[in-house]
Amino acid sequence: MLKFHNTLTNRSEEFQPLENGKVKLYVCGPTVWSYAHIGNFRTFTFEDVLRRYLKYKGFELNHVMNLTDVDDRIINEAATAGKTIDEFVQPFIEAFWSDFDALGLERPEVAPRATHHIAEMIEIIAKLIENGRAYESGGSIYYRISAFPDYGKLSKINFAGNIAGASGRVDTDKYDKENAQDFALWKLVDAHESPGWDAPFGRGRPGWHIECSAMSMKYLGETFDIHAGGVDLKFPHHENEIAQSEGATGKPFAKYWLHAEHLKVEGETMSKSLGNYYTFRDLVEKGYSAKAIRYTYLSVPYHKQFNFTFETLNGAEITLERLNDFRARLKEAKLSEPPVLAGGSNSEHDSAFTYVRASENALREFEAAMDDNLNTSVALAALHNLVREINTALADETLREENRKAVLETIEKIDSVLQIFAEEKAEMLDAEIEALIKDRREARHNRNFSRSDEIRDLLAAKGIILEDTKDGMRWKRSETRTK
RNA sequence: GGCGGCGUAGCCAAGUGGUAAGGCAGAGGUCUGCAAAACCUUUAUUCAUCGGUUCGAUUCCGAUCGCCGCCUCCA
Repeated sequence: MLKFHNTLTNRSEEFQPLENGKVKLYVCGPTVWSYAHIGNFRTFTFEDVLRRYLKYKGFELNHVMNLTDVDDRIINEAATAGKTIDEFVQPFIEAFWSDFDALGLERPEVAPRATHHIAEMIEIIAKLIENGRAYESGGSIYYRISAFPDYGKLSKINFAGNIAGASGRVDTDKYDKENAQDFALWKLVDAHESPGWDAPFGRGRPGWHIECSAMSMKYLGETFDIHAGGVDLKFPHHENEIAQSEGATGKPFAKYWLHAEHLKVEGETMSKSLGNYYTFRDLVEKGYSAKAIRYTYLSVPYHKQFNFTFETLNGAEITLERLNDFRARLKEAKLSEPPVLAGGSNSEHDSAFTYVRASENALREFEAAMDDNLNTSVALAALHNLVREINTALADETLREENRKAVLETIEKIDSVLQIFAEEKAEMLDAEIEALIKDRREARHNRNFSRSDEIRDLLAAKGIILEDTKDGMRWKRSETRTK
C-alpha cells in the first residue's frame, strides 16, 4: 500500500488517485536564469523517483513541470545582458534539460513555459477580481487574503505571532496593499516597459505565484492528485497557489502535497559566500559521474534534510562500481543448468531455491520501502543485501542458471525506479589492446609473471583494468576522475 | 518573537515500545604466482544530556544543550 506524508494534513496517508489508474502530478520547475544547483536537482531527482515509482505501480502519469521564464531576476539579468527574455533564457533551458537527462530524470509529459500562458493567468485573476478575492491598487492587482479564510492551511503559519515578533523584518514592498500579507497577482508595467502584456485590468506582468495555478489547472484540471516541490516553496508560493486556485474555482486544488527538504554541503548551508555552492555541472567538471550524484541523493529519504559531502560522493562512486561489476560478473558467470531431478531434493537444489527466494524477498523489501513514503535508503539496503547474497553464491559456485534470470530481472525492476546502474554498452577493445591481452595470457601460461604484470600495468595506464577470475580474465574500463 | 525539523559508530545514514538496516572508510582472514575483484569475520552494551511513564525506551512525555529550516519571488 503506497503511502505519502502529505504536508497539507501533516499525516501519512494512503495514496488514492482521483481517477482510477491515473495520476495527475504537478511539480514546480526551475527558474531558468542560471544553471541549476545540486540542491535544485535533489528535488528534481526526488520527483523523478516519485514519477518512476508511480509508473512502476502501474499508474498512468500526467506529469507537468513548469519553466519559470519571467520574474524580476530574469528581467534584470536579461536587461543587463542587453538581451530579450527569450534570448537570455534559451541557453539556460537547454542546459537544464541536458543536466536533467544526464541525471537520468525522465522528462515530464508537459513542460509549459510561464510566458506562453499569460492568457490563462489573466483569466484566473479576472475571476478573483470578480468574486472579491483580488483588488486593484496603484494599477497592480493584489490577492485579498482576508477574503480566503483557508489561507495558511498548508504552511500553518500563524500571522498574529508572526507580525508581532518578526524583528528586523520590514515589509519592503513599495506598493500599496490592504494587508502586508496580500501578494501581487499582476504588476503594473508602463506602456513602454518590457516585458508587458495587455489585460482587461491594465498592461502588466504576472506575479510569481499565478503561473503555477494557471499551468497546473490548464493541464491537470481544477483538482489534481499530487503537487510537489522544495520546502522553501511551501510558504508563500504553494500557500498562494492554493489561495489563487481554490479562490477562483471554489474546488479543492491538489490532494497530496509532497515537499523535498534541502541539502547541506559539508555540514553547512550551501551558499556562494561559503564557497560550497555547486551546480550539477560543477561536480561533473570535477570528474564525478551523474549516477554517483543520483545515488548520493537516493541515500537519504527526500523528506529529510541531508548532508552532501564529497566523502559520501566518493563512496557512491565506489559503491556503484561494485554494483555494476556485480551485474557484469553475474551475466558472464558460467552457471550450471538445473540437474534433472526425479523428485525429492538435494542440497544443491535447495540452495538454488533459496536464491530464487532471495530475489523475491529483495523485491518485496524494495516495494515496502518505496511504499513507505519513498524510503530510498531502505530500498538501497534491499538491493545491497541481494547483491551480497548472490555474490556469495557466485563465489561458492552454488548459483545456477535459473537464479541468474531471477536476479537480473529483480535488478532491472528496481533500477527502473532508482536508475543507478550504468547503461550497458557493448564495448570493443582496439586491436593493440587485444594483442596485449593475448600476450599476457601466454606469459601467464608460461609463468612469465614479470611480463604479465608489466602488461597489466601498461593496460592500467591506458585505463583498462584486468581481473583474473577462475572463469578466465575479464576487463573493464577504469572510471577516471580527477579530484 | 511565531511555526517546524534534527542530534544514531571515523564519515553518510535507516529504523522501531522489546533490545541497533545499508553504504564508505578501518582491522584480520579466504581466494590469487602477485594483484584486482569477491567472500568471511570484525568495528555503537549503545542511539546529545538529565529526568518521567512503562515489565521494558534509542523509539512516548518533560526539561536542558547544540544544529538547521521557514516566517523576504531561494529546490
